[in-house]
Amino acid sequence: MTVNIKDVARVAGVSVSTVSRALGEGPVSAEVREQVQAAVRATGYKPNLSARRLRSQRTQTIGLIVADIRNPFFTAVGRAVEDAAYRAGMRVILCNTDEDPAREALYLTLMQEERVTGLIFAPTRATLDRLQADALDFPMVLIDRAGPGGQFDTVLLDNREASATLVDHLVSRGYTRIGGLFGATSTTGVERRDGYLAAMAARGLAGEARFVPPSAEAAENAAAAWLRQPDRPQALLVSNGLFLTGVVKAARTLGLRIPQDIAVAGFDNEPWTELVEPGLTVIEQPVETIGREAMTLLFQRLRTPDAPTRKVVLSGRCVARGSTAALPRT
Amino acid sequence: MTVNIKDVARVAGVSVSTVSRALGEGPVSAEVREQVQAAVRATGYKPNLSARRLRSQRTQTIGLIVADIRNPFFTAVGRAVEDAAYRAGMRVILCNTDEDPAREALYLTLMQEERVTGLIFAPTRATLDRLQADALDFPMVLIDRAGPGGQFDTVLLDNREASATLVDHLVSRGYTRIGGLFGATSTTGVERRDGYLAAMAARGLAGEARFVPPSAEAAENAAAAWLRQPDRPQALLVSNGLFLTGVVKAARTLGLRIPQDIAVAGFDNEPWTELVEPGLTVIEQPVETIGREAMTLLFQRLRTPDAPTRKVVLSGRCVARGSTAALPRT
DNA sequence: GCGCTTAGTGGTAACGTTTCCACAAAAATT
DNA sequence: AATTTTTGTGGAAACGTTACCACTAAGCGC
Repeated sequence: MTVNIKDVARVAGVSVSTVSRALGEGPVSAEVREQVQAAVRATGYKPNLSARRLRSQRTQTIGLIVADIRNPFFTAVGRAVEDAAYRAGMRVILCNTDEDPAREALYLTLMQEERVTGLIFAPTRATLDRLQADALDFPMVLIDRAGPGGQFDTVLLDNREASATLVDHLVSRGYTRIGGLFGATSTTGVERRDGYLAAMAARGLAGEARFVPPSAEAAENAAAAWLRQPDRPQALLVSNGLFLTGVVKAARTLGLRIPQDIAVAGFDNEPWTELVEPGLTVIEQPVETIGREAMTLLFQRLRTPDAPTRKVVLSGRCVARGSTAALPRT
Repeated sequence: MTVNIKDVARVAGVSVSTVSRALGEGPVSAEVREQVQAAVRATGYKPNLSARRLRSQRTQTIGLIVADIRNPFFTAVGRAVEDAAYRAGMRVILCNTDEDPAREALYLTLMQEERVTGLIFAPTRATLDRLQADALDFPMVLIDRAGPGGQFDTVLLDNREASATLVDHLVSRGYTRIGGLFGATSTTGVERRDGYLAAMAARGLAGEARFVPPSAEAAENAAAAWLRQPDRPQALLVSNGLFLTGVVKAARTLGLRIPQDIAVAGFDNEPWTELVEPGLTVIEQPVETIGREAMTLLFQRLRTPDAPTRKVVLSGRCVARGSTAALPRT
């Protein structure tokens, strides 16, 4: 029923191989190429990508597995990845794991069945440990989260540096009792915690880090509990944009003013962080660059499979706003 | 190199057809089924989806074409669609058009080439007009935007009602000079404009609607220009969540207080709309429902291709906040 | 004018599945 | 006991492409 390459060949008066060549690469006379194009238009032929993929063994598909596309960081990175992919004539299959290792495993086998050309993956720590075991038969680039050794191509933020920048910023504004709220399931959370603790220690300050499950609600609850304590910190360092909404909400609910009662510094420069008074101090991640760079690494890996593994570490930009205004001198 | 169904058959000591049946439906003795499963485990066999799709003529793939996944409305709807799809054993191909009809056309042919099982699409007005012409050979469900007649299955918000609700709300709070800012490229913008104008007229008030290109920046510029006018409106009705950031930013830049100098009411109940003082009054769209319902319509259409077209119109919920606080009586 | 490359074309065998058909054996029905 | 139905299995033909090979005709260097 649906028209195939054979029909086009018949209409154009040439062989199927010639049609195939005319549509793709290969030596075809200008005359025949036009006949074929005319036949394609006349018949309304649309190549069947499943057949093409099966025969050519090239799926032109890249997988993208992230925690949750609703996390603004992944939204932006995902969009950048998709743009780069479509520009290169590739499709993207997007999967949301909600940081659930079982779903990560599920989607990994899906990627195998799809025979993806490559994979861009933001794994949980649990999966990261298990990743070396089951050898994938396509290249993989990790984003946002890094394995221990340089096993895989990776592109991520310099998380320790970024945390340290925030700590330094807070300390320079007079804050000393600074708490930190981090995502429990990612290496990112751990790295940001480490950077935070190291920077605090370097200043001779004691830090307190708390880990929470990766949702705004969990962050809100954790922040509310923390801020209700009589010896609550003066400032909170918040590990991502999702958490930020929860923390600000908790502060509002408790009637705490920012920054007078509680200062806030976090990650991810979402548009709204500028709009919520008095503006939130954040580390801006180069999200487009991360997505684009991940695709670049992937393409390079495909071209030179045996090249040494590369880790692209990008610096965040600190955007200082009112949420970390200087403490009044005592 | 990569193991195929033939290898599994050899290892299991049965024919390929038996393996195929054992893996899918079909009568297979329990004994043989186990042998096959053992062989699958032993060989590490992963079915090749391209081959399966080609042979079975079922791609189990649904297309999702939206303006921009970074628009929080589409982010949420997209996530709901993906969840429903994966639950049903289907994959999703996501495309961002940036409201560009050329890219819409491009992606539509891509969907044809992919032989998608069905399509969920938020088209621009331009494409909507052209849509009936080129018959697609798969069912399509429109989201967020509706065609003129009931040509296609559709799920969207009751936009006129929602706009009217906001107008009523504003009027009841004492506002009379209310402007409206709408997206230029979608029927959604038009419908919300119509609802706004109708509600204004019903109250004996003159409305002024302005259309802007679909980006936060464009909204910011338009709002800034409008609010700089000496006879600026008392309140602004803002057509979507992307625009809201722009409008609030413009107000801040101009030093206008919300709601004293300019009241704001909009669409999309994003977490941050609660946090930006004094809280933004918005229409909350049932985003998960929209995504899920779109998939439901699609599946029903697949089951009964000739059933009459259906249009699911959902009501928004008005969340009143400080940005539309009552005007002091004069 | 002779070999030699090259451009252009057609025939056909894959790619890895599913599905149809045939058939035997077992089970159910008469 | 004879027939019919069901269950389980294998063989082989698709699905719609691309890629390999063979071949002709034309161009080129000498």
